[in-house]
Amino acid sequence: MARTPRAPGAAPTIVEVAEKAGVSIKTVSRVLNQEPGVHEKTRETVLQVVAELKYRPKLSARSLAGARSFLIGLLYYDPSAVFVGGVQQGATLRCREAGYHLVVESLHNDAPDLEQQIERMVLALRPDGMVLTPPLCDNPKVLAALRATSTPCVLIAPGFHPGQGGALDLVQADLPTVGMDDLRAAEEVTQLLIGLGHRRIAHIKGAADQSAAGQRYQGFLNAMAQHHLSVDAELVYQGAFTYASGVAGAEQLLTCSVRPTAVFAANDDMALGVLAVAQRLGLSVPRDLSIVGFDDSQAAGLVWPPLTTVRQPMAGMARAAVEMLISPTGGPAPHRILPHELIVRHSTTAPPA
Amino acid sequence: MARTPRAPGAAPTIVEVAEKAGVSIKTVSRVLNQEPGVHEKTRETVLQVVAELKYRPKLSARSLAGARSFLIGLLYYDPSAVFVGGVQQGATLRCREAGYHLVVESLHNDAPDLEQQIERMVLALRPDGMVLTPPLCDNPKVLAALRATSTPCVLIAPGFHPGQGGALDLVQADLPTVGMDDLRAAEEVTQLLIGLGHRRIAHIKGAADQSAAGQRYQGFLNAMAQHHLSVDAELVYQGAFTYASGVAGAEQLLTCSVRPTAVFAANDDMALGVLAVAQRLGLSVPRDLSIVGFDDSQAAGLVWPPLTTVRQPMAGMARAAVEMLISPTGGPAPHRILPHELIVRHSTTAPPA
DNA sequence: CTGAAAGCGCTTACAG
DNA sequence: CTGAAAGCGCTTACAG
Repeated sequence: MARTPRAPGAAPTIVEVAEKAGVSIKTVSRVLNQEPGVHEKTRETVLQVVAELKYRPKLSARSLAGARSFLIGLLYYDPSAVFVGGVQQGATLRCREAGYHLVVESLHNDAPDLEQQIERMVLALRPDGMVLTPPLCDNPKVLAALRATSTPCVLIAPGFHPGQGGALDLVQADLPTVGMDDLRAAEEVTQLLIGLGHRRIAHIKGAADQSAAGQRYQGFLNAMAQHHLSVDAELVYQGAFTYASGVAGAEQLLTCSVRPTAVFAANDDMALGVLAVAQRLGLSVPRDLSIVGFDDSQAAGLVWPPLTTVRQPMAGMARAAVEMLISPTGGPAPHRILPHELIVRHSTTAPPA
Repeated sequence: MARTPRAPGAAPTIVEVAEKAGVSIKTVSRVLNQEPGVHEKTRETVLQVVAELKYRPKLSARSLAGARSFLIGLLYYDPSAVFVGGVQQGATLRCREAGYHLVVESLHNDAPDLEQQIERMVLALRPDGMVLTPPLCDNPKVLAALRATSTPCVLIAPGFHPGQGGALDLVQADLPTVGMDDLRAAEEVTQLLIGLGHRRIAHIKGAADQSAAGQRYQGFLNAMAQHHLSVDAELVYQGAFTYASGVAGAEQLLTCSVRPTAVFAANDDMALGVLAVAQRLGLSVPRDLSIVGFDDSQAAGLVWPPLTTVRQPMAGMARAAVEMLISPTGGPAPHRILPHELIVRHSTTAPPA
């Protein structure tokens, strides 16, 4: 007499696979986990039964018995953030390939019980790793809470870079990161404008407390210096990465004594603000004013004229981050820089004669 | 002699809590699960030890032993879709409140192995429910695969409504849904234009295979009919919910014999296309042409002029969907309609005299 | 190359 | 109101 058959509708277990294949459950486990030391023929038999039964090991059982949960956590703050979509796309794809799953949590960067929220999530889920996006990856509270539970983390595009000094170094120091070369990209963007013939180029800086803003500004300065172009102080505006700050910046920059012929905003949201003000002032973009942004947000391609900008490799960064968590390399925390892409659209042209 | 203490860094278990509180693990379990029949004093003691130890039950153990996994799955297709952000926001918040967690999976609507991907996810995770967003919630393959595993589902803003007939009825029939009143909202939007004095109003329809498109068109027709306004056939364009189709529609509508004074596009992406064409043609929006969209996408507020549109209660819909999965009501599948919001911005005004 | 036993940390079904 | 036992479905650590 066979063992008690499972209830109709219930999924098969490893025991059922083992019985049908005529092996022990340990052997089934070996095959499924690709452990060495299984006879080829045995392996095939098991695999065939697995396919027949459509057997998939139950995550909760694997997780409880073993050392891995096959869960990766993704923490983010601003749901409208440009890159959450891309990051999630890359992360879920890599997870799926590796048999992992992505658990997302939307956190408020200023929540008073932020640490507790993270603690709960980690203790309940025991994820094998966490992917952090800005601004959470620059939040000392978040990093400290994660460190306390000794959960492996990877920071995506952190605003601060390790070794830069400051309080964050304490919690961020030895964490792996994935990012892009903001400085280089900003240089390229500026060179594009210079190449088109622009000399009087304005810059709207990003939030002062994020190093990406500083890097982009520095890239702008570098390119200008390389071409022996002066950067008039009245042509630099301190923005905040928001649409509103782009509007405010444009209102000041476009009404100053000698109007710039081009504006490089440190991100697309601010560039859209510039575009709005230019249109309100009756300026034709790009004929009277060239505008470039940074991020390649969805809106950047949906406005008229579509924005010249820089595409951050968001899906790629997320993929790399998940990879680091799934297959840690050992040794010092890696810091990967992924290539970016200049997206030249219609918001840039030669300056008016 | 006390029991073997746990390794340093290891999280406490229910056994440790039980010992410290001087009760059995079953009692701790009762307290944690808010089961009735625990002496108030006992409950307090347990709760205090739980707090002291920062104990959180491990999900994999609960899931393996019990009937629930405390996992809700969110399936979506287009990562750039307007509402994924809002939906995820609402879903993660409601999950957190209830001690659940959200696992997301980005699926390709046309993937050949779509069913297998879903099967794997479900068998591995055993989520207590799935939240489906368009267009996946209108994909018969997706619904059939989920039905085969008897996973509870809630459809968010399905393009097709149950009982409408067609092949989808077979798989969608008894599934709960959360949505908004597209017809009503479209009526309101059209009435807004009529109220401003517009008579010659064009409409760009959404993708023909999504009922939301049909509903919005019908709402447009209703409002026009109520005010005894004719709808010229050359003022209706069959779009596809894409920016490109908005551009194509505008190119036709804005160059026809007698130009409309207003365009109602069935979503924001298309409305942005209309705006782009209008600006290219040298039309001033809204002075020469009023434009309204639908969705309140992020870009809608970031262009100039910012778009008048309809805000779908996306976070609210997701919250309600999760709620339905966590606390099913029994009885027939509920169909909830959530209130929308008219967002009047600067892309609409009275028609030119 | 293969397997029997123990155990992960909870909940379920009983019993008192 | 409370608890002892069994068991969920896997992996780990051994043994052969």
